[in-house]
Amino acid sequence: MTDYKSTLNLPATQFAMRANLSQREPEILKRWYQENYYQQIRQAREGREQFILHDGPPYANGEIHIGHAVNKILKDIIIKSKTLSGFDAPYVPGWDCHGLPIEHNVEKKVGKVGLKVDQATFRKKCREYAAKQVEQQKEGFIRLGILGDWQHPYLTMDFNTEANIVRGLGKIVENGHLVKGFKPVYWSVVGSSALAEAEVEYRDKTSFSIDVKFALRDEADFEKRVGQFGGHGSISVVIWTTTPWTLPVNQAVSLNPNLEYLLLQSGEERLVVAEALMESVAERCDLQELQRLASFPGKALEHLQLKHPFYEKTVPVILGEHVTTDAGTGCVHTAPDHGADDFAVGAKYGIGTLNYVDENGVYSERVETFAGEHVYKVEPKIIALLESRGALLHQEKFVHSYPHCWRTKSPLIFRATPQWFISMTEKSLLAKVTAAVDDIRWVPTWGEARIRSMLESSPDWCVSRQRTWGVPITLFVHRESQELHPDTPALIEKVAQLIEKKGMEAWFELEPQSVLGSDSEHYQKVTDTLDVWFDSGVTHFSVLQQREELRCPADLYLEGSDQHRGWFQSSLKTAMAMYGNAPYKQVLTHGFAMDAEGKKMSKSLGNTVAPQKVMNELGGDVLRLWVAATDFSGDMNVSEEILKRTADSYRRIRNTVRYLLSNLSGFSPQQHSLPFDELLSIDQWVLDRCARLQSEIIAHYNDYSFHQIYQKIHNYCVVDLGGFYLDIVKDRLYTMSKNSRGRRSAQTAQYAIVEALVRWVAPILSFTADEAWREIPGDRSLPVFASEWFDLPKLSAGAELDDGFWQYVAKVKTAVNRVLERRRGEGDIGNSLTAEVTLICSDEHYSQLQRLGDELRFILITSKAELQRESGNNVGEATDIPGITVQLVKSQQRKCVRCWHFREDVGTHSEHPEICERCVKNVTGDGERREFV
RNA sequence: CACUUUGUAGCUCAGUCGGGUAGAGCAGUCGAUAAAUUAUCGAUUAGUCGCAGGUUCGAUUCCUGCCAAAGUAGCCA
Repeated sequence: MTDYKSTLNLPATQFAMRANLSQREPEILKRWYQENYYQQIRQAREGREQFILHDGPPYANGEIHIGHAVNKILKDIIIKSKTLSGFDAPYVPGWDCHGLPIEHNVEKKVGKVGLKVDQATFRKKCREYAAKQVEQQKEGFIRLGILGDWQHPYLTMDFNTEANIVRGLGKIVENGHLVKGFKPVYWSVVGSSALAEAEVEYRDKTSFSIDVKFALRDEADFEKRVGQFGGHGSISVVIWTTTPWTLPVNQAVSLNPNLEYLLLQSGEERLVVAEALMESVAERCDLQELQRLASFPGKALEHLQLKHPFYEKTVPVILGEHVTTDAGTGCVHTAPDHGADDFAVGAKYGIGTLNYVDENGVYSERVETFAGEHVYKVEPKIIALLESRGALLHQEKFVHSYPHCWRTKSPLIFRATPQWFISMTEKSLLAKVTAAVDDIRWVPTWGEARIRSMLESSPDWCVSRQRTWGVPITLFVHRESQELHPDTPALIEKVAQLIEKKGMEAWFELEPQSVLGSDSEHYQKVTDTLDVWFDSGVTHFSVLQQREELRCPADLYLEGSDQHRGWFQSSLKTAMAMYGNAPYKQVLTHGFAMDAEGKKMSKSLGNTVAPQKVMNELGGDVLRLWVAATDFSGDMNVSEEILKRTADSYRRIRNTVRYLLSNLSGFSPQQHSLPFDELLSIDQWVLDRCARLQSEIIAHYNDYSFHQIYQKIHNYCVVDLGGFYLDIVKDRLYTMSKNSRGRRSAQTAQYAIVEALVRWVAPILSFTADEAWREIPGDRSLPVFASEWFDLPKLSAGAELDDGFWQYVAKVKTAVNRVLERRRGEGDIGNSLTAEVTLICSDEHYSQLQRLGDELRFILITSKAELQRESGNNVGEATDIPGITVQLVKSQQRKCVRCWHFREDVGTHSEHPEICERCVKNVTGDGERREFV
């Protein structure tokens, strides 16, 4: 018996079936960086149209988590796909390095600034800490397969970035958007510092709840306003407060202009409260037998003079829309020093702040009676004083949620302090920003509504912080007038140049006379630092405009949907303030990673998925595939099961690539490729199908629907290739002689398919694509990532056997498979080659199927397949295609040991008694001929 | 509590701009194969389209309410 197996062309490849990604990927990465892939790509795209995706800087603190991974992988997919589309798409990663969380962590190590360490040392430690965090995160990102300029990332703490942040501020000052103002901000009396919003958490607090009477100064004036009324006793406006300590700072009582108010007789006195709240006030204060004496709108009392409950001073009634009927009395005690609404409404009436409470929460000397008292301890005394003055209507304890310092857990106060603001109104910045939203493409579209609603309620942006680790606000203000130095722009540039050399420490060390000369005695250095959101917000200037390979506006900003409030907004506002243009053309947002039930991940629930763990167990490409496969416009669910399914899909795609490669062993595209016209019909079709799919995939890359790409590629591998084309063509590849037209035709097709497929997959399965790339025959001196989409031939419009025909054939195959399966279940046949089928067809089907000549059996993978026209006495088993029935018999022929088909011609050739005629030709002669399949 | 987004088979996604028994792949199940072999091929089970109402001849698709999850803001005198 001859060993015919050696005459077959069985698949062979170096490309391993088992990915073993967790080990292989780090090796692949080594090559990327040894061979400078990023630089190679830049070179390959030099001079091409740019696509600029600007990296939103992650905060330099902590290990990377799944959210980081999602964000960076999406960016990487976009960068790589744009590159495949021919764009020059550089990726400069960045980090946000200043700010509070770093201060906290450093403080834990070295102690408090001013107590254990001086400011300069503290900042140095912060810088070192941030640098370490950057290195750690960088390593994590690189491991994810993100390609970028990791040797030259941007850090907001780079000296030149710091200098340009300062210059950015200078631009904004120059354009008149920066204003100095007072504003009540969250203030920690324990930390004696302002707090950023992010440092505030809400906790329950028990407060005093008191109702306080403000007596009328002039009853006659009141009567003029509200008309005649009766009753007897003193007349007071009643306010309700939960912060008695703010009463010494009271400067007004606010009423809603449009609410109805009542004058009520209550026992021996008369009280003013809002009509809508009368009952709740009566109940709380246990007021009996109230009588309505008069009714009037709030606006009637504007400027009415009231007596302060315990000071000899007069406070006015003022009007504000912030007064509601949710709670209280409808009359609001107003202390502009200690409430945002109070501050705003006070400003309207020219009522400023008093600054009675110092940074430690202690009343200043100017405060009568309570000077030197701490606001947290003074309340019982105030209440006692009110009581003795007869001004207290009611008191009780009250539990409500209240802002606390996240670190010390102590309750915060609002305290008006001088701060720097980027004004939304001074130079109509908000209007300009809102208008700019129109010209930006928001993906998904609801992002636009989101940013709009954020902008609508956008107050002036407080950019100053009383912090240590932040870019300084490099301004000089006049000691008396508080005005900015007239040469501010020039001074800022001078300072920026110093910062460029020595970092922001240059400002803190600066002796004013060195830049101001003799002016210095009149001017004061501002020591506040900038809100970190300013640092990152201004990167369109400090990074995009500075780096040669980038430009502003960027084509795309891409961050999680929380950044509508954050970076998207801060970038837009600063760019508009600086040069009146938006910093980006498109904004893409993604949802957050959630667990299998769509719940937030938290350590306490134990439902977190650590990217590091996924890397080690399943590999980076599986994580990347999960990101690509998930619709990122909503929440993105991850769990063990989901990742396991993803790994299954990964394997299928990998195996398809591997099989295609294995069929190309010994194939040289230059020498062996056939022109498209000479390919067998099914090979032409599969390429055509591939080309059409490729256009769909490119379109999906362009509109960022990666999950569709995943679905389509996977489906293509499973359905078109595995379940149809590759299964059918296997016979031809294996059994026909090496250099036959039939085999070269299949190889030509499959070669083009891998070329295309590996590129499709490269932005997503980057490691695998890179690994496969070097197994494809041909020149691979450039990385896949530097290549462009593979050019695929298409069937001409009037092609004989078009896509419709082949889809029809696939349907027939499925119908016949069902019959085969049924009969196999009955034990009549084994595999499909043990069967011989006759399709009994209507005229229509007959004329369709006879176009394949006697090659139909290779489609059906049966040993014999014949067509017969329908006639009355000639029917087979029904199929689900009307007009086709099947007669199926188990073949009685001998099995060809070479091709496994059962053929009557096995043994006709005396020298090869075990094989069929076709195989004899393929082994000894010039081979069989195929046209279609 | 408000606003926004999401809710289709165990998983990932289609789809329905009102109409005919709701689609695909994976997973599961059964079978084939041992020439993609910890692969591959075939067949096949599976969904009251979040819940409840309404409009309509007819709704998963339109409207309203509710529930769940997420994001953001606020929780103030």
